[in-house]
Amino acid sequence: MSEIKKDNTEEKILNAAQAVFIQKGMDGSRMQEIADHAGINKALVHYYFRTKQKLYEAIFRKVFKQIFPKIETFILSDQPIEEKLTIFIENYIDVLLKNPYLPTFILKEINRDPEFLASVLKSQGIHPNQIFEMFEREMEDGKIRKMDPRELLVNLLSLSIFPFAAKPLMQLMLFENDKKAYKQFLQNRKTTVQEFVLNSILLKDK
Amino acid sequence: MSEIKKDNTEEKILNAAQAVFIQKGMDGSRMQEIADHAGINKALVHYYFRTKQKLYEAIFRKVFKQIFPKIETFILSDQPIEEKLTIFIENYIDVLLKNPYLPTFILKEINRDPEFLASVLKSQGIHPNQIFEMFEREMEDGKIRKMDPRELLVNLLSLSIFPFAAKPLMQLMLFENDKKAYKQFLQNRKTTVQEFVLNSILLKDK
DNA sequence: ATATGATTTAACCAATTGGTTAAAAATAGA
DNA sequence: TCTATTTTTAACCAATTGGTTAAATCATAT
Repeated sequence: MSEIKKDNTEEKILNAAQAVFIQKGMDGSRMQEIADHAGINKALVHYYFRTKQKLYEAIFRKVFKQIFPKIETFILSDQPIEEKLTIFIENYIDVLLKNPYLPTFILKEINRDPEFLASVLKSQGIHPNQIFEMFEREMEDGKIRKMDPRELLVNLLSLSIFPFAAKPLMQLMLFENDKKAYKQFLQNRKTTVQEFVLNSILLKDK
Repeated sequence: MSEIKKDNTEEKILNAAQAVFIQKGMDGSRMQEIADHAGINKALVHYYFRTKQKLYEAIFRKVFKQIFPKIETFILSDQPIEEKLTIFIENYIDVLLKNPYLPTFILKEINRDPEFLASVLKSQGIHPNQIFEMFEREMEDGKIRKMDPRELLVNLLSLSIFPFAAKPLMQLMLFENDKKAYKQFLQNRKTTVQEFVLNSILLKDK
């Protein structure tokens, strides 16, 4: 039964590596710590993934996928723009509520090695163009205010992601380090961000 | 002239340390690299700052100050809210244009050691309350839409900071890695963010 | 000038760390 | 059961790295 056992340890390593890398980043993580976290010998980690770099890359790809929720469905639907944005924001914030360390990890590591990021983006097939075209259609239909669609996307991402990335700072500055209060705040943003954006871009039909 | 020489090397070390730490973070930086960058012997770095941790803390405090522009002036002025927000956003984006690595560094390190952040915040005397009170006054005067003032501050920070923190990703996804184009994009945001926010929160007087 | 104290350097050290290796243990096939 | 293969481990290694030390250089004051 080599298959089952193999999958099992490989998975244990991946889980442990994700936990450690996400918290401490590539530089701050130790192979020994990953092994300990997986409850195995350090040499086993090398046996399965050869080098720290290779293991890290596997984790980065795995984690990176999670931060791009199924955007396609939200663009291709023929719901009104209000609904689309609602879905986008809620989807995003929900993903981050479940994986609050994702933004920090991604931001940290895209700066550490941007070239590697490029290869991941390429292999992942990210097409923001679809989103831009959708935005532009809505603008031409007079549904939303005219603006650079890239601005709109960046604004949506900023408003959704930043509060997670800056969590320790915001929690401390705005909520006296009350963890629950800040989590509730993030929850609420599913609606407040939506309102904030819609109020800004929606054109009332005359 | 021991004083002059001392100040000189100490400053050289601080500058070198800032450059290195900001790019590579605490874990990714090497004392040797800092010494090389300053053009001195590694032992000198220890002679002036004893440990890496102490040097890092000095840099963190120094850098942290820069990311909090003189907020006081912008709150205490009696200009209309439109002007205040304009000043806030322009001020912020200008600071970041000059120090584009700041956001990444801060976000990285506040997650690495949140307790240290707490001590820095305390010693720095950050009072978001002043800002909140100003926002609340504007709401009660019917100038801007009523909302949780913390939401508004977080939104402003998100929109201003995130595009810098996520620069490699955004530059790659939205501008085919065209550095100048992205810089221009960030420049433009001094006005587009302002419009975006004002459109959202400003109440037209009837 | 030279004694004194501060600054700077080269050489060194101990601990950490990514990675290897050889042998042991587990597994599967005959 | 016996053999071959895969999985796991303990021990080890070389390189890196933060930090120390003792000697050298420099500046200053007497």
